[in-house]
Amino acid sequence: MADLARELGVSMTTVSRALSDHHSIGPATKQRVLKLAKKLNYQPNHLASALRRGQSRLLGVVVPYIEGKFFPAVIQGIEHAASKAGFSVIVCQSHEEVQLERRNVETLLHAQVAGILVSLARNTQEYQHFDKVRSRGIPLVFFDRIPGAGQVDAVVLNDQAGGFQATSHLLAQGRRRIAHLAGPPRLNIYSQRRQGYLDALATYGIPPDDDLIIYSDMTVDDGAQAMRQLLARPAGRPDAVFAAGDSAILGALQELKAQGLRVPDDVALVGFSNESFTAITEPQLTSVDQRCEEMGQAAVRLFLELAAAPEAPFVQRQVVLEPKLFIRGSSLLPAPVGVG
Amino acid sequence: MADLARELGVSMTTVSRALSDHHSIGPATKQRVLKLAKKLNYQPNHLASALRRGQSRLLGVVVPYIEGKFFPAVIQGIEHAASKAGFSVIVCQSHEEVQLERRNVETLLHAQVAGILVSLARNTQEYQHFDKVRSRGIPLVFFDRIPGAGQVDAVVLNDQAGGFQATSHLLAQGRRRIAHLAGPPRLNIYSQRRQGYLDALATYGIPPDDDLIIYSDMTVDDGAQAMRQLLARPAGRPDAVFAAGDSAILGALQELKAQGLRVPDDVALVGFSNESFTAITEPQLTSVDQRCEEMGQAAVRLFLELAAAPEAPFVQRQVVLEPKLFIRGSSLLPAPVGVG
DNA sequence: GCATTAAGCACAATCGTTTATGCTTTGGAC
DNA sequence: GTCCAAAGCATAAACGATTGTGCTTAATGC
Repeated sequence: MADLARELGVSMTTVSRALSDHHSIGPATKQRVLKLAKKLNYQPNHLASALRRGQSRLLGVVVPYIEGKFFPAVIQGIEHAASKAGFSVIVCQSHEEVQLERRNVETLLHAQVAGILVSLARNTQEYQHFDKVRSRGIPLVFFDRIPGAGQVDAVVLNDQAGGFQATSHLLAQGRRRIAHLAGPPRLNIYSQRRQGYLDALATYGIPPDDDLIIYSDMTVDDGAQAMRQLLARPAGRPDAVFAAGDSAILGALQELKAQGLRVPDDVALVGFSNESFTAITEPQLTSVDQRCEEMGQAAVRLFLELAAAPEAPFVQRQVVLEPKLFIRGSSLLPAPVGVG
Repeated sequence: MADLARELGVSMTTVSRALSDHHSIGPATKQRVLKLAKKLNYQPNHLASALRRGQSRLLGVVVPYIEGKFFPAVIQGIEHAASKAGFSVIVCQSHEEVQLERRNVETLLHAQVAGILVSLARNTQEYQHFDKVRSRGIPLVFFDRIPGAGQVDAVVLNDQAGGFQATSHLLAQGRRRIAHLAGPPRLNIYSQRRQGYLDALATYGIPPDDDLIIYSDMTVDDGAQAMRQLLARPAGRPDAVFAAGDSAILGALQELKAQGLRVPDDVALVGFSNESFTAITEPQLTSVDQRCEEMGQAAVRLFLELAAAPEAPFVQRQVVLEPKLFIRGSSLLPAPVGVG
């Protein structure tokens, strides 16, 4: 910048202001500065600028993990929206550990990020590590997995609606004894999905049966094991299963096949997340899609709103996206006539 | 830091030096400083430090995409190794577009990263955008997909060995007419895998047949289409297929099933990447594992070496990891007696 | 007792920006 | 002609750390 100033015979003040389009600089001067800046291939030092203004153009993101389809797709949406707004994105994984989540938040604060986007780790139960973020006036947006208590800005899927759609679909297919593989109810997403399941049953006047709800961490193995339990129920096996995650429903499918049962003839299946592997199992798995990219974009939008009004009094803002059921073979009525 | 200095009645110099364990500070003073720093919960401003030293603790990573298993796992390894060394990681996606790749590199340079780790986009053919990185003295490490020309530091898989193992395995199973679904040969990984395939054939004295090698972008659809072409070959269908990617081999599998052919009885299949879905297809897919996490860690180690000797004359360093074949149902000899 | 040396620390410049403040100039209103 | 406002720009102080240089003090050698 000093070079620019010397070359043009003006002060660095003028150069800086010209580049940031300040009102007190004449249009003629601005033009000259911009032109020379281009010519000399001037690269602003974002560090210095961030230091001086106490604010960088970095956006921090904390997710539990980046395997599977959901989080990469959300990050994708975040990156897209962020880069449009001139922000770069730092991604950190908590590996479902609150300790790592805490460290990640620290790291991001040290990197002087302009904002933090978080999806909680499974075992996060207290939220003090986010107080520091707030107290520094840094915008904080939660997405998908949000704190159970307290007022926060967040983007979530309407998980209840997702569970409701999934279960209603099974009911509409004539299934009546529908089991549910639920995730840790501490996480909003899982309790909501379960709620949707219960609501759908209620709509059909079917009383919920606690024996048909099995809680787990929703891995493939968990799903298989849960299915084993369900098949062993003395009251008889369910005629359908709705799992709050696709991995679990995959496990269930594998277990059913292992036991020689047919899907969907004997047991219909519906999962959650619309993972890409749902299209390659046999039969393909019906699943609830989560609007991943929109979620990422919405989170960034929310962040930008918060960043635009730094001193505004806190008003809780929540964006709710609507899920969409993708119906595939695992839940469709079996053909009326002779199926192998 | 000023607070610390005032409180202790020493200068900021002393505080700074005590914190960075400088030799000219007495052990007693160091202790006092460290203790108070902890007590006051002092958080160093990395920006300021980066500005002053012209070097940050950020590591930039550019990958083509983050779906699937490979890149997330590599990033995982990078994060792990980087955080151990006190670095944070910024991840950018090029979406297989050289333009975006260029922009990502610019972004990272603006963020004043300490180093850049790159896996090339599919259509990157010229490498000028990396010259700027070098000329600024910023360590640059390529991994997996590396430039075809020029001297670079890189971590790669021994893709040739992977192709060789895969093809040798098929040959050992008695297959003789082995097709290959190849990726864009411009990318080192794909040309190497093909080379391994050819080398294995040569070992068995089998002349390569150009009709059995089909080039594509290796999507599921590409794989299915390639399989269709292969099945229509007048010279007769192949008895095995080795694809340079798992998506393509999945497409091939689906096409074979659609045409009523049995795997592995009629056609044996081997893929590349050991994607997680290889375990859920029927039959499960044999595939070459790429040591993803090790690759990430190795890339970081290489970066650290380069960063440690900033002014050292350039010596090309290449780390080569050995792949490992995971054998599953899609390539195993059919049981000698009656299989449905 | 004096010179020499090393240890321990402070001063002040520096990294590349931003920005509060204030100065000069110009044009217009009266 | 005087006064005022606005436009256009410069001066210099930040932001929060690092670091070359030099000062003081005490220990050592002779």
